[in-house]
Amino acid sequence: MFQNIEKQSVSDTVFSQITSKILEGELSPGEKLPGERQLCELLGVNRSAVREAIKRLQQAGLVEVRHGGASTVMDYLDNGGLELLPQLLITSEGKMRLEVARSIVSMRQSMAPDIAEACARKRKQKIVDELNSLLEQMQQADDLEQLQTLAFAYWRTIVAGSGNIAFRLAFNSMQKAYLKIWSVLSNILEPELRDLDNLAKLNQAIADQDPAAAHQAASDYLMNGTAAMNQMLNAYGQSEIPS
Amino acid sequence: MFQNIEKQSVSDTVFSQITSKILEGELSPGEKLPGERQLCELLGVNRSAVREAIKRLQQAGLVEVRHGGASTVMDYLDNGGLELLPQLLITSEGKMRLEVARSIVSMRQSMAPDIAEACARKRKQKIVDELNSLLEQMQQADDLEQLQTLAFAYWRTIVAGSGNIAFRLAFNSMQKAYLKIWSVLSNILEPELRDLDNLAKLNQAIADQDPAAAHQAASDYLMNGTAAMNQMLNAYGQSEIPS
DNA sequence: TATATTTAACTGGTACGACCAGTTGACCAA
DNA sequence: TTGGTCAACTGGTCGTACCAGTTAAATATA
Repeated sequence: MFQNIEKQSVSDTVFSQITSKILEGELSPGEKLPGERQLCELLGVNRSAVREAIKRLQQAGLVEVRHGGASTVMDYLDNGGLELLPQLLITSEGKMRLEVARSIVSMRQSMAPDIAEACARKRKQKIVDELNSLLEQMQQADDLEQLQTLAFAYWRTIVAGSGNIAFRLAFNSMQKAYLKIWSVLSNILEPELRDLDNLAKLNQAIADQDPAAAHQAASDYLMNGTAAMNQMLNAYGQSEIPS
Repeated sequence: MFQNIEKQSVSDTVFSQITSKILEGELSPGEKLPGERQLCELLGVNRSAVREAIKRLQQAGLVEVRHGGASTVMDYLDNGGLELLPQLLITSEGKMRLEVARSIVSMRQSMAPDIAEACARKRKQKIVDELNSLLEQMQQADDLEQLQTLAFAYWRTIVAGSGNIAFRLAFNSMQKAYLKIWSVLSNILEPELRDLDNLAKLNQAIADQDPAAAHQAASDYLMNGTAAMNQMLNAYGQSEIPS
């Protein structure tokens, strides 16, 4: 009902403003950033705030900063990490970039079956129990968004059960992107969210410690959403839609 | 011959120190961080440096900071993004964490074939030419590390050719991790790096716009390294090795 | 003239110190 | 019990001074 109010500190604002300029091409790779003192004036803030923002830009692989020299914009396509996904998915005007969404869906379709397979191979009892519990809750859920919440918890459990830290971190990065288009997403993914049959198969495969079956079930399950997403993306062409 | 000297600013040091404490469990999720002013004293640095570091910790999903309240450590397994990989791969003592290495290898084996498949489906002429050029250079390379450098450039090209931004960013994150164990890696991956036959098949598949063949060739190629890595990991058990 | 060398004017990095702005909990009405 | 007040935290912002590398123009030197 009530949503948490997002407070943004000054340095956060500076960070997201410069980030947007870079991701949207207003600042091109190789271009030099204005000096810190100059940025202070331009933005009307203190240098500390600017520095905090620039440190973060550096960490995100968006700029290179050299002591004594000017900071230069880097090519995020070659240097940015997966954590850029959320900001890349939503433009500064709040629209969703369709090609980014398609990329995410495609990546998820690629990774999830292998994750499920690994989870089945390990077959930890605790995971099996959790998955059964979650599936049961999903079967009783009526609200679509509630179902989506449970679905995320479900996959988080599977990823954890895979014992693969890299998959787990990638999952976190991707979820942060998903969160930005949460409500749009629940509608698009409805066919997937309603397909509890394949989820049941997946549970069974994991319980049976049958990696191949888990792979297949996961793939089948996700294909619902992948197809729905691609269909919508094609309908909208290459444009953007409000999120 | 000579390596670039890593200069670390004070705030960088603070950042990596706290990061290590969190990733190595010395600071547990839920635990409260000392206040900023207190940290200044403990570390003997200025508050600005501490603040820059904390902002980065926040961005990395390692701590949660609330205006007016104390900052608390978060569970990086649930909140950290893929960009944590490099720091997670190497302990503060400079050892390589084997389970992390295994995770990375496993993730790469999972994603690469699909990336190659997508690249073949798109089949951009520019990419085909670049891949052929790189393969040629690899065939003439004698030095193993040089071969590895070329191999990375090769895969970077394929990832770019897939047109999938999410894969591309994930690749960047993973490469940052690889760079930390570069020399160890070239030895372990030698069987893979020498297997230029499968790479030639992959080139052909992409040139022929044959996604399935590309998938297969990529999978076969990487299996060399995956097998070698797993074999080594099993030999070393669950321990750590110097990087 | 061509090439080192010096120097001054940048750039980012660090340090204090003051004050603003939320949070917490103890205390005190109503 | 409820709600308000207040003091003492916490993080957030600011301004200034100075340290430390970089750059390029001015200058000395061959």
